[in-house]
Amino acid sequence: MPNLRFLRGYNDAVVLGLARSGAVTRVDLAERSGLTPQAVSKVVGRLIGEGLLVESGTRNVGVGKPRTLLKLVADSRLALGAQVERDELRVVLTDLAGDVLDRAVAPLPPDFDPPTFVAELTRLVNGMRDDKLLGVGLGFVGPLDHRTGVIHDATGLVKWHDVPLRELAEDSLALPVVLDKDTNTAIVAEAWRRGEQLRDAVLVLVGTGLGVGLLLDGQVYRGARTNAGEFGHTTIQLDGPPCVCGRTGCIEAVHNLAARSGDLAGATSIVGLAVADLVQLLDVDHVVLAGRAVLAEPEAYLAGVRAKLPTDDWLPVEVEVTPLGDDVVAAGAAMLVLSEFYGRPR
Amino acid sequence: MPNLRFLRGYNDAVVLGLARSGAVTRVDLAERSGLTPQAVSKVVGRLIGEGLLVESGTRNVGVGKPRTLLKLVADSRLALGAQVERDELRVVLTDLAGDVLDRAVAPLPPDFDPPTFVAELTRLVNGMRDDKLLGVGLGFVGPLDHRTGVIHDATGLVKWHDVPLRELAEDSLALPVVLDKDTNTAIVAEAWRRGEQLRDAVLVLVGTGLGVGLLLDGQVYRGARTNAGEFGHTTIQLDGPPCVCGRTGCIEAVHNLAARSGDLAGATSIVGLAVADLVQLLDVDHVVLAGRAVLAEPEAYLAGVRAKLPTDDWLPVEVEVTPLGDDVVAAGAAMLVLSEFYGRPR
DNA sequence: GAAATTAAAGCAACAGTGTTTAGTTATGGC
DNA sequence: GCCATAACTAAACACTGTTGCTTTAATTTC
Repeated sequence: MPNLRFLRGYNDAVVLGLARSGAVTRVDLAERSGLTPQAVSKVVGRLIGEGLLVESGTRNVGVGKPRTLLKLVADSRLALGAQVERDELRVVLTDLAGDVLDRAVAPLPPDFDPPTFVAELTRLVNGMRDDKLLGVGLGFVGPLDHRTGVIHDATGLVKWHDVPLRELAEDSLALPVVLDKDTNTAIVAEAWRRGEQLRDAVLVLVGTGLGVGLLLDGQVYRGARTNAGEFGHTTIQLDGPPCVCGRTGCIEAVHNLAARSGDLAGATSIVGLAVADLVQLLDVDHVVLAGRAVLAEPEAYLAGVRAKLPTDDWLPVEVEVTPLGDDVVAAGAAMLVLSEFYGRPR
Repeated sequence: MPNLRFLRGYNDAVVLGLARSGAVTRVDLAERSGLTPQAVSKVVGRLIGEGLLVESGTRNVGVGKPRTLLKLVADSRLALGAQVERDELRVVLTDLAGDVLDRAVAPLPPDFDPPTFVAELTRLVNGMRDDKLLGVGLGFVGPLDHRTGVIHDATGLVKWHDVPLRELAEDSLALPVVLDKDTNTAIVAEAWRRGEQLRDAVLVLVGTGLGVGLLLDGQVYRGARTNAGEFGHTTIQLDGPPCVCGRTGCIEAVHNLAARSGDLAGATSIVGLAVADLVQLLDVDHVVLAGRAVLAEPEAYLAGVRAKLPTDDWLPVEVEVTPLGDDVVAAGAAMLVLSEFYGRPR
């Protein structure tokens, strides 16, 4: 696969990624990308030609010709992303910068089947069509196969076994479609928006279940079969309370038991302990919290997690609640589309 | 960084990696690498020129000109690797195929200091010098920094704080030196030897401590600060037995308690449970067991782990004990050197 | 057993990457 | 107003993998 086209795509993506984090100059880009100034000029020329960047004034840094500022043309490309939950479908429109421009939410009937879902998705998408649209991303509950776009056996949805959802959606929408686990699209959202700052991070999604999205060495890690991130069923209490999964003492079971009995401190403390273990295992330096439970009590979860993290000053870990709120999963699905077109090729 | 040199290095490494797994033909290489036959011819030509490959006969596959077999010249390049433990230094010589050609073991005095260690290392290395030697790899207990080559604060070694070991060793040995955590060198050994077969794997090292080496998407994952793989201090039993780390109910504490009281089944079952959780979290399809405890009772640990793994037939996980035995860490350190020269650039 | 067919591998010309070299342009300082 | 400085770029370049065609060596066919 690695050939000249790959190389160009890669460097274009590097430069575009740096430009995404704000106004930059060619000199900045050269320093931060490791490319020579001449190479940067060529890449920038290409990107300007495609309408992805524009020159926007100059910045003076002492004697000599001032540096030309470059700005991302955020609205030059758009993407749609959808989050699919048991009872609700959320569709979000984002621009190239990863900012949410529009959203639509619709209820889904109990135990909806694939045709019903595709029809509803098509309805919402048609309400947000745009010439600049690159495609549609879908953030679904797993297990599913990201590469083939097949839902394997969605947890909690009885009518979803081995459904080739990407194909079905592409046929109905006449747009490129990508499918991924909700936790993965959520971490994509954070990674796309924060760029180079975020290389090793976990996104913890606390809802009815407990999943994580993993960003490792700057890449979303999906595992051998798109099944990575099943965090909720890690044992944290030998002989603990029974879990829906059939085992006992899973993080999810212990957490939900505390949460349902109104013990918020206990619930956040369990999540904190589990996240601290995860941070220790993976040595990530960023933790992002998301999901309905977290957004209902953001301060409590933040405190619960921070309290348990190691305090070594050479291993600082930054913890935050996702700034995208309820939109993370859907917005991340849209950014997954953007990254297919303008992210680093793999 | 990505430029033409990178591209060449990458494709050379891909081809060399495929050739490492046995005799191949140019046609095989083209199919399995995705490169065009012409590109493969050029790459193979380069590698033959460097003495890394040789043609070795032909294989007939029907009509037409027979395919030319290509073989790795395993002994064209060599590397040394060392494993450093509290009481012992082990140095191993490996060839390009990752096979162990020679080894030397020497005791280390209690609480040895860096100069003592470097002197002993130099003595053993000098006994195994060779013109084809590319460098020396060191597998050490963490925490340490792989990139700078500095031992941060080796667990159990009181005289090792912020020691620039790579520099010290390079000065003394006059050879390139790389430093990494023992768990990381161990997984490098498995990855180098099994090539493309192994993309997502964990190596579990069970000794006095319990660490894991992570191979994710075909790359060794070290974390933001070379500290990934601290698996032993994951909580598995809320309010469990106290651990040396100051917390309670760590996998390591529970395991060691069982092991010391002679409860082998209990010990292996805890490791099995913990590994199953890890497999679920990371969706790896290979688990390799290693370390003194495992090698003392290989069948028991294999059974203990296999018993706890999920049985879904679409998520098969292969479990095995490392075929390299006590040499894994040292041999992996040597292969880390090989991969610096002939592995995929990052 | 000679000619035709098939498939591997190599040669030569090529398109396109980032790099090197040598300018050109725009600013601040004197 | 001139000069030094720094940003930027045009042209030539080295080297990548690709394309199109030829050579080589085997099997198949008549």
